[in-house]
Amino acid sequence: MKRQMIGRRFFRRDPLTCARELIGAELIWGECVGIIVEVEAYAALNDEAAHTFTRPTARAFIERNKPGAAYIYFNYGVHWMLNVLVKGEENGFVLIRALEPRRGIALMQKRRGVVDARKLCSGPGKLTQALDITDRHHEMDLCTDPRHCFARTPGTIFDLVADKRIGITRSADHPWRFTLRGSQFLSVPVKL
DNA sequence: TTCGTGATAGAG
DNA sequence: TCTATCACGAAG
Repeated sequence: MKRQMIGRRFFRRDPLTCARELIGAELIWGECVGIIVEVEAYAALNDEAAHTFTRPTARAFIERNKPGAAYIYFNYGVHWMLNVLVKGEENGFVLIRALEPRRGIALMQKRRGVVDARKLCSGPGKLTQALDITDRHHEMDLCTDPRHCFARTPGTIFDLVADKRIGITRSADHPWRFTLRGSQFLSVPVKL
């Protein structure tokens, strides 16, 4: 079976399901391609760590956009964060946290100023720098443009690990971080 | 372990 | 206007 672009229907479900199924999928961004090895799910309701809990603009974003839209924001005065809107059975976001670089590696190395492949996209701030993702991509539809989308081979099953989300203080106990088991490209190693 | 950096939102 | 806070990363 051939690799296919992930369509809008995929994102019309709930954040946990989408997060799990994005592990092992490809993120295609211009010249660059990486395998998604780490994500986190955020729920629009009852999740104190999600932007929707404190930020009216995040709630307005959900109203205004279709499932599969890019939600990008600037954090700590330094880093861009890439999220995908999930809107359907339950609303929320999936934060893309780490990639295993596959194509366009020379370009990623140049943008990052780093050669080691394990350090190119091993963190949410790193991968946006490696792929040159900024606020100009905010609200972009990631379900129509084959140069900015997700892709996977239907029917493929990956071995996942679920554990706690990283770097948050509220609602910190949910096991809503998902990683590809054994991956060497994670932002933070899975706690044993 | 520390520190930088800037957008956001709520309080004053 | 001022301030707290933040889904991070690099250096030391």
